[in-house]
Amino acid sequence: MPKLTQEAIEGNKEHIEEAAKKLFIKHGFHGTSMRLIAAQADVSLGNLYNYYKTKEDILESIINKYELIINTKLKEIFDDIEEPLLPNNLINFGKKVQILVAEHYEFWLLMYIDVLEFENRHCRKMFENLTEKLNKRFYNHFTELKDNKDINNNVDPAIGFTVVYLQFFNYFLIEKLFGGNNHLGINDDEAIVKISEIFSRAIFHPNALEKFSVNKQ
Amino acid sequence: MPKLTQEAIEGNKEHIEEAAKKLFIKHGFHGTSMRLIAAQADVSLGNLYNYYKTKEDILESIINKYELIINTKLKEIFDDIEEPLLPNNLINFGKKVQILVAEHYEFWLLMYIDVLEFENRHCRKMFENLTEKLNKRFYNHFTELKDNKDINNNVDPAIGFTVVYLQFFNYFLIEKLFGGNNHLGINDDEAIVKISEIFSRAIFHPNALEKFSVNKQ
DNA sequence: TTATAAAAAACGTTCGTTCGTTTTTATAAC
DNA sequence: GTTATAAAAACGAACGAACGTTTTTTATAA
Repeated sequence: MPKLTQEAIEGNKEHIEEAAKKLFIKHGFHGTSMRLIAAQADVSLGNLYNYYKTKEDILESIINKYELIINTKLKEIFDDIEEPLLPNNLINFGKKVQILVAEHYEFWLLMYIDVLEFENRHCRKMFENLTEKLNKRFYNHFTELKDNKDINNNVDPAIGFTVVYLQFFNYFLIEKLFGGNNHLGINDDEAIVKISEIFSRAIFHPNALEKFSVNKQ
Repeated sequence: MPKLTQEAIEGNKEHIEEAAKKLFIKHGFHGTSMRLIAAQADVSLGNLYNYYKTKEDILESIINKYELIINTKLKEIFDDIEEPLLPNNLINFGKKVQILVAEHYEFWLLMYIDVLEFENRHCRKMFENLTEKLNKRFYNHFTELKDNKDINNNVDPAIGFTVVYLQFFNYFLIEKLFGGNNHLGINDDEAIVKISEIFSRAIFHPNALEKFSVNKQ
């Protein structure tokens, strides 16, 4: 048989990893056997080792690729919103986090595997210097708000945005993976609005809030 | 050999579960073998089955006991603070969450195991109707604030407190388990203050904030 | 002596991985 | 246009080790 093209190899790996991912997030790393992966991917047990040296290699490849996807999605979200702190944009941002978590909650399950089995070795860079990174991305937005004295005393917009960013993720992860079941006592859409309102009040000076008020929408 | 007293049995189980917990949070459920647990607890493999029917029974017992501990600790924290939303009390509350996570981060690792392997069956009740529960506990405090018109328009104090409560936990879990490494760009003590300030601004009317201002401390 | 705890041995499975074999197919030879 | 070749891919039996659990044996103390 002639050598497979690089694309064919990638395609086959994609197929295997799709199957393995399903099993890993259902049974954990050690709870998933190579035989199960092979069966789920409709591939022979031995052939798996033509593509991966070890079982851990499969998990690593899955996590690395998924991290790329998530980072791309996050970049897309951030590219779409130039001034995320504005109240209406905050709501839109929340909705996008909602969609991201709904479509890719599996990534966070993989992250919990990573936390449990590898001390979050693969995913920890997502949290390092988070505020600094967000500050760089929205530097113009944040400094403009500060220069205009729109921001409350003692509140750093970069920290404020990091906090609301993490809050949205945390909210939807609790709902999706931890059995929250409308844990705030309101539905998701209302929760997005409520959380946005809370942080708008937190970040903006009352006068600025007037300026950005909802009827501007 | 005479029958063990109930206390002796409980003591032995405590000893075994202490060992098993260490291993579960390090290698996950399926990554931990009964032989390893026996060795770690300095007990024979067969003897484990005099105390537990299955391996899963050990995990269940650990989680159930730990959940009791955490709920007790949370109750203690809430018993200590009658008016948690007041800015200074919010900081104190943050410090207590900091200590709780530092001393019992293992519980959240067990929760991630529960999420991955059992759909959070054991721990999900911690998140159900969270706002409602907090609202009941601090009903007097919240209604007093509302009656005094200390609260910002559209902000529900129960939801606000739930959000800051989750925010503190999320912050310290990211730091402890996810490799955050001062992810807000400031140290833990500063983070507590910053998060408290953010939520004080969010929840309280500016006039009320004056009333509760820091020089009251 | 006797009931029971603890230890040890054994059971049948399943694990991750290896490896010899078979199947496949682009290409060279006719 | 058919066939032979050869390299690569896919397969699946087999390996030794380890798994969770059961059964048997030994030690202990009233």
